[in-house]
Amino acid sequence: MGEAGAAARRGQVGARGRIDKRQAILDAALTVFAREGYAQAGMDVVAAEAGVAKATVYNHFHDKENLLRQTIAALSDQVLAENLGVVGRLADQGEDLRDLLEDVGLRLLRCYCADQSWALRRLLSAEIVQFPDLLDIVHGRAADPVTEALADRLARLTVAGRLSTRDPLMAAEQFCSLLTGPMDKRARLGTRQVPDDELRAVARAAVDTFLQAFAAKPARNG
Amino acid sequence: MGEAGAAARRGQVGARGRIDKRQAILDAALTVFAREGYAQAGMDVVAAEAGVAKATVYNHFHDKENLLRQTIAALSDQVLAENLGVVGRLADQGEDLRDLLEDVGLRLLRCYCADQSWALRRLLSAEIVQFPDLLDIVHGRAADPVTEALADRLARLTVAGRLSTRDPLMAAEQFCSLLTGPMDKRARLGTRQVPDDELRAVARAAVDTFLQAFAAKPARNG
DNA sequence: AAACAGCTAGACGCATGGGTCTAGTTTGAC
DNA sequence: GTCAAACTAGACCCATGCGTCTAGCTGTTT
Repeated sequence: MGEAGAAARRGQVGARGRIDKRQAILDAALTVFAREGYAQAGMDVVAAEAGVAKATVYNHFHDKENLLRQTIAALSDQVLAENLGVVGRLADQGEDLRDLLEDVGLRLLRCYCADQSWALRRLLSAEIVQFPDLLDIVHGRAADPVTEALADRLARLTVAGRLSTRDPLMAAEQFCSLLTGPMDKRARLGTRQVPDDELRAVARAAVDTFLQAFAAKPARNG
Repeated sequence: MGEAGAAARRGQVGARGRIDKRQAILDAALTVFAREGYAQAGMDVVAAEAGVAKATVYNHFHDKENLLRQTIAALSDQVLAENLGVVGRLADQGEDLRDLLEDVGLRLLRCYCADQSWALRRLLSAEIVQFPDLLDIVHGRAADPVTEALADRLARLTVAGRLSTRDPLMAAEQFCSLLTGPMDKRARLGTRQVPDDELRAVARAAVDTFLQAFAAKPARNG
């Protein structure tokens, strides 16, 4: 056998590893879709990348469109788990609020800038017109729950007197926007690897602005 | 002749209108690329949409890839002109600053939510990996000049004592982020038409947060 | 041992679509 | 009127790629 796919090389041995053909195919599909785009990607290439015969791909996923959906769904679940883990850190009540927010912001940015995250967003943008339901998959499984969870934490911090948000959901959206918006140009839509200190600078600036707007204030006449 | 393309119908008469075959093709290409995606779009379809023979398309644009580049470049120029016009309104020094910013924000959002803008961003995301130079075309011609122009206006407003920005470029990026970030979900990547009062609400919230962070302050100890 | 389910390699049919070419028509310039 | 350039309709070549199928291999179960 001349060559095995990169996913197979990274993952289980492939020949001996009995089970995870399915997962190997999902990983390979993401890699190939991200590299060549969904339309340009060939099922042959996906199979080769997974170290698997083409028929096996069609056994697990009826057709190409279904493979796309499953790939995006699996990736959304993974992204959701990572983001929820980060947002959960806001439950720590002891730390200094600014430091805490900067830490959470930095971690969120690292998730946002992960190759997989960029691949997911690019795939979604590219195929949203052809397959509008992809957006429901991604937002329902990943984006919306994260924003809601963040809004929950901001509301708790407001009740605790450490923040001042009238509309926690809007505040959560703006916090995310301040983080991710400035990243889009710097990351060149995911084609440039942003160094960590640049991430830190963006997170710091975002938290600065956010706290100026939403830090707890004793009173205010408006 | 059974049917003429939608672009020809919208634009010049097509048969009698001598010149703008080229522009008709560019318009048609954008329409078709936006509707079906670059890879799925057929040159036959573009030609038909433009009300033009396929050979004519190849006369004006050597091949499909070149057509994509020209389409994106032309669209970027158009988007740039619209955005610069909006940002230019910040030169009015008389008006109330909050009203002025909200007005500019609203107009920027209208540009951001135009079908063409969404089509441009989706095309860019989809093909950025295949054609990395597309990003230079768009950012160089549209995105970067707009941010710079906005930063210029914010700097002038700071010098005039109406704002307090230490880093006008970062402030400009954050202003745009506060506007566009919350729109992405609401517009469902351009597949949903956002009503005008929703745009107004987002602009209002963005300006609220922005002014809390960057309104002119007499002094500050930190 | 025997039946079975999943996998492999590779050939194959068939549709799609980029790009070319031909032959005939229209348009504008001189 | 005449000529060149651009345009049209449509056939055409050829590469790509989805999805199927066959034939044979491997590991598991009973």
